[in-house]
Amino acid sequence: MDLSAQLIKWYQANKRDLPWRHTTDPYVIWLSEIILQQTRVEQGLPYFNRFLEKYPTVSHFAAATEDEVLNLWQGLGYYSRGRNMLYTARLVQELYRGQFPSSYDQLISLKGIGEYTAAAISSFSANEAKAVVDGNVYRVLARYYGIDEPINSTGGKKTFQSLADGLLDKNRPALHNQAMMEFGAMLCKPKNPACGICPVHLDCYAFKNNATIALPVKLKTVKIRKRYFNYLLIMRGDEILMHKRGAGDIWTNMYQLPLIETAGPTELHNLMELPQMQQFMADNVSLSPVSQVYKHVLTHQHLYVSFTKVDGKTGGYGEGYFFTEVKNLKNLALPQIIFLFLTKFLN
DNA sequence: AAAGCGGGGGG
DNA sequence: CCCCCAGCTTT
Repeated sequence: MDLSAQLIKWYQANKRDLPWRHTTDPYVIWLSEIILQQTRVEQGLPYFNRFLEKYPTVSHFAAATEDEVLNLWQGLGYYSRGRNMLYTARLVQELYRGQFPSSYDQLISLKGIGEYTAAAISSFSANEAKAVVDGNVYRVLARYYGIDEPINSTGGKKTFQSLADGLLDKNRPALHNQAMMEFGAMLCKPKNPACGICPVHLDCYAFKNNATIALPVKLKTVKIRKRYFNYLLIMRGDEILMHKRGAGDIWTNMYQLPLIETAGPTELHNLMELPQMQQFMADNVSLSPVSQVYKHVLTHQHLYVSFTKVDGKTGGYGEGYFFTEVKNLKNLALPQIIFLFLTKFLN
């Protein structure tokens, strides 16, 4: 039995029962695949259920607003996925009259769908013979065949895709792809892989050479930038001043409190002296810290975030600023750090 | 080819 | 603390 057949056999006996495995509707598969990009199944599952309930078809999705989609996406991260989904849903509604495509060539041209996702949707929904290569597949193949070429190098990606293509069971591509990924996720895990119960460990390079820890190889680069976010809490009765972020930075088009970003940590008395404060402060000012400094960790940035209560002006805050009732906050897409603070502070 | 983009979980 | 997660887009 070749590797594919062995893993399929393992999969059929050990697979998890996941909702998107009960459908061949390319729209539903698409929904699940985008949500699961760089996201664990357990984390994405509740979002999948909520999105499917609210948008049962791509036509429903296409009719949504960006605020609505981002609000539903809140907390999941990589928010461009949500914005791209709306763009794609509207395109599919127009171009394909609401019939979500299932062929690799059509899928790969859509925004938010790359090689992995096009292969996944086309194989799962139409049994097209395209091999998926995700983080799980990289790991399984690197270990089994002992490949130390970096998985995130250009050459490495080609090497692993070619290998996966050759391995694909063309008679049952959907089953093959599911098996490869499930095996990587459940058994051939990044840390502490379960080699003891692995059906293919006797043929596995990494097992035989005690190299599971060293494989796969990944070039690491990530440089982390420190940023200092001083958020202002400005209330007017039961209303709160909010600001809609623009493009070109994190959290595109999401809602936050008025923000003054500084080059370093800023004490209260220094914050008061900043020229940007004139945009927000009343004449008789009073500032009071209402939180400690939170460290909010993103992949490429560490945010040091503080919240300060300010007696605001009566108006004239500028473009993008608006007062909204506190009870309306649940309808705004908030970055997690803002959501957590407001939830804590307002209750 | 490299950088940018969230948030959470596990060791 | 580190790494990884059903990756993609932009530069």
